Amino acid sequence: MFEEERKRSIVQFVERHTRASVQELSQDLGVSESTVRRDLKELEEARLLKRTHGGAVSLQSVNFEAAFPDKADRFLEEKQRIARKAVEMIQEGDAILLDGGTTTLQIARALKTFSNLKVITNSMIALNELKDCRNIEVSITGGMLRPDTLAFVGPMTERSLEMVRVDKAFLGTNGLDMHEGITTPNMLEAATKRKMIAVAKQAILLADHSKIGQVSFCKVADLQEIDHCILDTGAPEGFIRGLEGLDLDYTLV
Amino acid sequence: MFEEERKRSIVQFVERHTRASVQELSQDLGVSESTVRRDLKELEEARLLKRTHGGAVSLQSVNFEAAFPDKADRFLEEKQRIARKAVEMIQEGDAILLDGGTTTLQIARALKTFSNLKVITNSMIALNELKDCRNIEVSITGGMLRPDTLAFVGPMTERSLEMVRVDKAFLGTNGLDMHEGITTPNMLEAATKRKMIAVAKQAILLADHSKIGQVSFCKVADLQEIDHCILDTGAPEGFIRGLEGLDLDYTLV
DNA sequence: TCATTTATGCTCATTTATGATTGTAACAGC
DNA sequence: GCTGTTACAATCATAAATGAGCATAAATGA
Repeated sequence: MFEEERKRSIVQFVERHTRASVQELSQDLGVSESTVRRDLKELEEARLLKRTHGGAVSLQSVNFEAAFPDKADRFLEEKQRIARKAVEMIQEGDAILLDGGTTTLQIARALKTFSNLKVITNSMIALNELKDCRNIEVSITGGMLRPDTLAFVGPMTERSLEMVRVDKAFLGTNGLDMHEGITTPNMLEAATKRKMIAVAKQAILLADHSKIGQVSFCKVADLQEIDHCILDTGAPEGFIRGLEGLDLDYTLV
Repeated sequence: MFEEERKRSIVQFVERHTRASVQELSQDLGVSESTVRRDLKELEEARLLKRTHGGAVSLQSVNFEAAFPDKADRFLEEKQRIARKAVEMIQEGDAILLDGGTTTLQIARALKTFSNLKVITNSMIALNELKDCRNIEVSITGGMLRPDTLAFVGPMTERSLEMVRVDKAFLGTNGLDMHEGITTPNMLEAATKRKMIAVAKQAILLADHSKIGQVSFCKVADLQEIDHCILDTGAPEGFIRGLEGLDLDYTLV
């Protein structure tokens, strides 16, 4: 690739993503960081972008961030611990499925360190988080957008899921009960989660302790259908004993 | 081969491939690298291409999407006029399909006034624009994310599109030529566009005048397959006459 | 036919692009 | 505010690309 082409690519990348890090560009273009810095310097002089520490940003920053206020997120600490554990279970080269929700979002954030990964998600927020990672092949399920969760659901989602098989599916939930199993308030979302469990070799459920004992409108699946559970240490004793009674694999973090 | 012929070949080669290395040209034309360099120097002086270390690149390379950062702004006026016209064609209650690209993005921005609309798109940017409109039912096609255009393409996209039938599909393009038809630089994207044309009762092509006469790598469709064209008034006379010759419906704005 | 011009190829000194290294500056977490 | 980490600019080394000069061969014209 010629210098000229490379510079165009950089500008293009910055325009499309509104930002780019030196590392990212270096890896992406297969040149050293020195070269990227030199290019950025010249491109800034040509007023084609604006440099910042660590990279560059577009001049006409059309920042489209999926506003998801972290502060409003209750039990963030627990969710991050759960997500970290979940990431440990992922191996280089895996194909994984990410459900919507704030817990799985924490996983998406932690995936950037992988260099070879296929990720499929129905969450617009997870997607937004992953869209800049060139080393991750990001796919999305089709479907109707649920504006309140910013996840895609519906028949198109299910049909899309039928096309794939993944190594691990990471699922969130609204309710988790020993007798009623996994439940969510929305019919379509429940169907989507069911399909996710079906297409994954391993279905991994993530839930902070606030979900335990809750029962919501729509049943997704029984606990037995799940291959592994990641819970935080706030989970009630009785529930843990119940899991052991079901012989269900679980991790506490 | 005469010098003149050779120079023309070089320009042609560069135009076609958007780039060429000195080595490549030397071997291809059976002349020494010195000669190629001499030619390139003169061709650059004649402003027929741009030299770079190791070779040369095309001045207005179609295959480099958004080669210049201000491309998004470049024909913004025209694009907005085109989009306004497109929106006029939409009726309350319609199901519409929005392709990726900056022109269709302008449509998305203008859709917020409708109160009953189904929109399907494969563009993450259009999606982002529409996600807050509660009165519009927004769906997305599944598929792999193309990081540089932020559009979804691939088999999952096509499969998703097979599930729907829409009243109108609004398509952008990179190249629009009387003989070569509609062309784009990416194979997968071309396939997606083709499918879009197939599932729409009415396929409407949007193109500002900079696209006319351009031919890109992958053919999407012939002009005859389109039901309506919206162009800006900068479109060349000859092209317009050509459209009339094909009996193709068009609007100039 | 022979002298002259022109195009081309070859050689080599020079320039350019690039990556690595290193000391310094900026940032982030505590 | 302190400290460790990360990013930075400056510098150097190297390999590739370049252009100038010269040699050769073909084309041109007297």
